[in-house]
Amino acid sequence: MAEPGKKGPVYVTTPIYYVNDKPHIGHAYCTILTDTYRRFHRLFGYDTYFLTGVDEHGQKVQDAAKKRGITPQAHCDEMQAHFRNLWPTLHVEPDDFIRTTQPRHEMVVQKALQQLYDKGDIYSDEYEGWYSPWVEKFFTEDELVDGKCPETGKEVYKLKERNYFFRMSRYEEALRQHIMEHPDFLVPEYRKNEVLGFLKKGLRDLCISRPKSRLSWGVTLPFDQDYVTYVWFDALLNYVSAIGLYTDDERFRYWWSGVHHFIGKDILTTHSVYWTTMLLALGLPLPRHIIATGWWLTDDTKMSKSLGNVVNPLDLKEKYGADALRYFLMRAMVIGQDANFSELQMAERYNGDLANDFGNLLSRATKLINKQFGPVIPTPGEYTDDDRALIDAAKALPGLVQDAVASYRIDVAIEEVLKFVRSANKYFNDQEPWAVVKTDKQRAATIGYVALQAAQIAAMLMHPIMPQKTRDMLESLSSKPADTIDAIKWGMLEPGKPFEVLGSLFPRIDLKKLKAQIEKQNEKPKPAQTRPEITIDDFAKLDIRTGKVLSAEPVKGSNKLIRMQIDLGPFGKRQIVGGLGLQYEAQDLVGKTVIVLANLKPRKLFGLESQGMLLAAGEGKVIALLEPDKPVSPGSGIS
RNA sequence: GCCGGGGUAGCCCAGCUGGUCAGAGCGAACGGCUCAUACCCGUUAGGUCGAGGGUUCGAGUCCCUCCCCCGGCACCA
Repeated sequence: MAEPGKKGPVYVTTPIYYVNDKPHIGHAYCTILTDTYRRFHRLFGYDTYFLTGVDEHGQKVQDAAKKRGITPQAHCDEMQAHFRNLWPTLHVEPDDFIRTTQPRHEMVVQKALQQLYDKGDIYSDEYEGWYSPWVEKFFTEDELVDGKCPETGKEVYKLKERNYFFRMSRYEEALRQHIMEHPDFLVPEYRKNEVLGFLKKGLRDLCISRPKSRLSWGVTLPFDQDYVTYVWFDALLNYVSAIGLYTDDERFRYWWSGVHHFIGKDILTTHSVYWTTMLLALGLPLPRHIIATGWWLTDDTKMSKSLGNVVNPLDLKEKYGADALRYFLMRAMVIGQDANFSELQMAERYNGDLANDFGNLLSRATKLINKQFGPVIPTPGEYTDDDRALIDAAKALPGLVQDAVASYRIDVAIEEVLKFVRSANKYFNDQEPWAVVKTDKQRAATIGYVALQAAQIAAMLMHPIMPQKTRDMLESLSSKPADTIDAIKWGMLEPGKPFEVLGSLFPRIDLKKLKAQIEKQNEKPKPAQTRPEITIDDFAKLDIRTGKVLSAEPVKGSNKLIRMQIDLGPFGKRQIVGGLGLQYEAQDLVGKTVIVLANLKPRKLFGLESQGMLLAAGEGKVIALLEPDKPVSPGSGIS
C-alpha cells in the first residue's frame, strides 16, 4: 500500500468542526498547523494523508434548520461550505473532507454501535433528571437555577428516560496503562497529568443515545429504531470511517497505524478518554499521537489596549496574504501553549522576517545579477572559504528543520531557516558583489550564484509554511518545490537557466500608519450594554432588606465561601452562605449592615443551606458589599 | 484548595540532564554600505534570570517557602 520509497504512513486529522459554527482563528490555526505538519512530512518522504471535515448532527443543527424552515440536511449542505470553501483560501489542501451525514460515515457508526452492543459494551438503562420541555434538555439538580430551567427560568419536570450507555468504565485501567507506557502519546507531555487526573476520579459510563421523540437529527441506533446516536460518539468515529474501517481493512490498517490527531486543548478529554476507550472497546489500536494546541487569545485586555487586536485575524489574510498569515500563526505559537494575537505583532514579523530578510534576499540577488549579467542564473567559479561557510550552513539546514518538526517545534524550524537567510544576507553584504563586479566578473557571478542558491534552498524548506509564495519564488528561478528533502542539495540550482525578477513578494507594511490606526481604534470604547429591559412589576418581585451580620465563619473545604448568621429584624434570623472569602475576612463582616435578597429560594452550598443572597458590587476580583450610608434597623425594606 | 505550565534585556522569547547560560530576534542609538522592499551589515542593552532561604567548590539550571500570570479539576455565579 505504501508508495515505493516512502517512509510509511502519516495520517493527520483536524477535529471535525461543528457545522453551525462560524469559522474563526482557532479553526484556522489548527487546520493550518495540520496542513503544515503534513506538508513537512510529505517533504521528509512519508506517505501522508490529511483529513478534515464537519460534524453535522445534533440538537443545534436541528433547531437552526427548524428556525429557517428547511430540512437539517439542506441546512448542513449550505453551512458546510463555510469550512470547505475556507481551506483553499488559506492554502490548506486536505485529501478528504468528511461530513457526518455521509452514508459512508453513518454506516460505520452503525456497525461500530452494533459491534459494541453485541459485545455487551452498550447497555440500556433508565436515567432520571429534570427535563425542561422549553429547550428539550435534561438538567441535573445542580444545573437548575432556583429549581427552574437555567436557560428559560421556566418550570422543569422530573422525568425518567430510557437510554443507552457505553461501558467506558471497563477500559479505565487499560487506558491508564497505555498513557503511562507511551510518553509521546499526548503532546505536549505535560497534558498527561491532566488526563491521568481525570482518570483518577474514575470513569463513569456515558450516555450515547437520544430518543427520537426529543432529537431526531442523528444516526439511528441499529438495535433500536427509536433512538439516535448522541453526537460526540458519532463525530469521533469520523477518523476511522474516512479511511475505510469495515470497508477496506488494508487501507484502514495502513493509515491508522500512523495517525496524528491535532486538536484544541478544549477537547483533550473527549479525545484522550472518550475516543480512546471507544477504540479499546472496538479492539482497535490507539492513536499514535494526540497533539493538543493552545488558544489564540484575542481579547486579552492588556493586549488590546496597547497593541490593538480589534480585527478578526481571519480578515488579515486579505491584507497580508494567506501565506503571511500562515507564517505568523506557525512562527508565533509554540504548540500547546496559548499566544496572543495582535495585528501589530503580525505586521512586525511580516516586515522583519518576510519583507526585509526572506523576500529581500531573492530580490537583491536577482536584481544585481540581472543588471550585470542579464536574467540568467550565473555559473559559479571556485568557492572561497567565505562561500564554503555559507554552503556548510545550507547543507546542515534540512536536518535542523527536520529535527525541529519531528519534535513539533515548527516555530523553531522556521527560525532555523530564517537564521540561514540572515547569514546569506550578511554574506552578500560582506562580499560586495556590486563592487567586485567592476574588477572581477567571475567572482561576482559566483557570489550571485551562491546567494541565489541559498534563496532557493530557503524557499524549498519554507514551502510547507507558505506554499504559494515559495512556489512563486521557485518558479522565478526556473525551479519548483522539492518533492523530497533529499533533493534539496547545494548545486541543484542550474546555471544557464533563465530567471525572472519578481516584484516585491512581501510589500512592506507602513508600521507608523498601522500604529496610528490602532491608536485611533482604541480611543473609542464601545458602550457596554445593559440587560434587557424589565418592568416595575419585575422589580417588585424582589424582596430586598437590610440585615445585620451576627456571625461569620469560613466554610470548611471551600476557599471562598463564608457562612453568616444575619439578623433581619422582624423577619427573623437567616443563615446565608456567600462567596466573599477572597475579598473579606470572616471576622471583619461581623456587625456590618448588609443588603439581603430575602425571598430567594434557599439553596445548598457545601451542604449548608443559604437562605438568601448578599448584594455586592463588582465581579471577579473586586467585590464590594453594599451598605446603607446611615444607620437603619435590620429588616428595613429597600425600594 | 489540589494538579500542571509559566514568571530571563523596553517587547517577543532561547537557555535539555548544574560550571563560556547571562543569550537570539524585534524596537532604540550610533556607524558602514548602496545590490535590494527607507533594505542590509556592524557596534551599543550593563537585565538583582518573580521574592526569600538552602544544597554545592560552583545554580535561571537542583531542594524548600512565598508572590504573580495561565490552564485543568473542585467550587462559585
